[in-house]
Amino acid sequence: MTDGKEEKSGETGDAYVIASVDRAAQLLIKLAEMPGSGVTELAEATGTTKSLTFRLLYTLERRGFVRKDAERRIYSLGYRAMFMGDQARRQSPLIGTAEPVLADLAKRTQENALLLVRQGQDSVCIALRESPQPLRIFAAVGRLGPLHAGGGPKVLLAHAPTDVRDAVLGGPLVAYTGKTVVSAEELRESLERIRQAGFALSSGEIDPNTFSIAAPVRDQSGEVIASLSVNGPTARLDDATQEACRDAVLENAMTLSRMLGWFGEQYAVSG
Amino acid sequence: MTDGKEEKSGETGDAYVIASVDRAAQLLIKLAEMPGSGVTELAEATGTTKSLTFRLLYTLERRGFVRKDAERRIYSLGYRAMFMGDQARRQSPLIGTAEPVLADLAKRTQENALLLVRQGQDSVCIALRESPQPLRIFAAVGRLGPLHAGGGPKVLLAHAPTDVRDAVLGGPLVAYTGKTVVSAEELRESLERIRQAGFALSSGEIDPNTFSIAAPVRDQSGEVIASLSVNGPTARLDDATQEACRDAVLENAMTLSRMLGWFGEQYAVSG
DNA sequence: TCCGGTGTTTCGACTGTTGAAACCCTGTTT
DNA sequence: AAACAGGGTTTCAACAGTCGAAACACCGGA
Repeated sequence: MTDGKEEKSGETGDAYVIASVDRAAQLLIKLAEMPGSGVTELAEATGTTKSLTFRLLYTLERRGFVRKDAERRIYSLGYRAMFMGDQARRQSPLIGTAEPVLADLAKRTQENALLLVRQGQDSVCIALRESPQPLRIFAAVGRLGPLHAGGGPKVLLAHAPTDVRDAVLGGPLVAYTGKTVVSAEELRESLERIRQAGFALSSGEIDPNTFSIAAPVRDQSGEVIASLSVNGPTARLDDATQEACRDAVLENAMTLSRMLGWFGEQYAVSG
Repeated sequence: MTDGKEEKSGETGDAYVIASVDRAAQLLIKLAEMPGSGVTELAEATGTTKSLTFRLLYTLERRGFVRKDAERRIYSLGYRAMFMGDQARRQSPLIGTAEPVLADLAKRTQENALLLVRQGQDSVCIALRESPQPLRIFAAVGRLGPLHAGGGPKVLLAHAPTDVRDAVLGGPLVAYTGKTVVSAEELRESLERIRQAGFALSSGEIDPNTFSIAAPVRDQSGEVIASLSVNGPTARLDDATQEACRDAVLENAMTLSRMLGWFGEQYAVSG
């Protein structure tokens, strides 16, 4: 998970954040990216001192979150991290049920199928089935992205709580390409259209040669908890494909929502 | 580090531990145990205050380690915990390769097959295949246990670095049953025999009606990194079974060590 | 409307945390 | 052999950050 943003290093920003804990979290994230590092290396990577890194690692090791190699010079994630991951997966009904849906979607469309959720003001890919074709968009589970550009992200933003939407629309809208919508007003209208239509089609907003078609996934309460999408190279996006992808995404998103206990109408408008 | 299990609430014990980080780690562990809890409940469970728990959760949520329910009253593990788990698993060659070995061992012996590693002064089960029989010992991945009692744990202790062995032998040896070895001298001799024999048989040391047969697993450097064991009810432990289990454990432990790149002799004595 | 319970916020005292620098150890170079 | 280089570990005292207590806000039920 090469990151997309998260660093924001020391920036506490919001109150209530306990700096030491935040640093420990960052260290854990860095360690996941670069296993087999030593104290010095990790200290440099996180921009802190050796002593602090050493003490953080020491603390985390005692709880089993990190593991010291026998040679005692190298760290990697520990077994506790592993169990936590298992527990987290078991605690989330979403991922388990989504797996077959993603598989079907990827098979039908021959493109990458992704499941995205919102995490604060970012989107994050929590499950993924890659296209069987050799030319495909690189995607990775755990990768963070924006909320204001791309089909999947925009579906999430369209159905996010108003305070989140306002925060994103109020903040700076990064232009990844010439086609990225950077006007708050224009974006707001786009989100409204997405809510009306029940799906989003975005082309070249994040990468000039990439498209994405996405639809919302709802839980039993009707809340939009994820977006299901396909993405691929625009070169393959002729009219027939577009239609086929749209139908496949809509149907699979509906199937997934049904599995999660939602019994509402297909194009219900919310948020 | 007198503690035996993870809880030990606030007890920092050793220097170098950063208390806030340690508390965050404990909170995460508790949250994994009882997902869907609120601030107050978690505060009580971890023996801290509401304010602290709230701030810890707030910090961890910002990094995606925990997730707040939409209703904003309930917490569970977040997606970051999930990816960390995946990464941790990928970073450990042990678990992946052990899976088929455990399956074969469970099938051959018809008993629980376990893979244990040492974590500080505890043993922890990192993978497991349950017995197909209805009467079987309860076991769970992630569960911590002692090092001085039981077959798997004693194999780990027998091959642990001397400082660990001395610390455990020097500390209090909890008597789980009348058969638990609580004399340091006796235990030291037992460990020596285990190293000589290349396997451990323990009966009724942790639970009066449970036996366990275990053998060491080595990596390419020849270091003992885990113990492979079967456990079951003593009622099923007749002479024939014992022999069959011992052979199965030894052979499978050898197979696993080979898979991990070890090319030494079977009964090599180390540590 | 009041009540019991939860989650959130404020506040100042004080303690735990921090960076710097010294120290130690192991492997490599001279 | 001795000096060196590069990591990991330990110490220390200052002070920033954390903590508990208590007040506040919010919600649903009686």
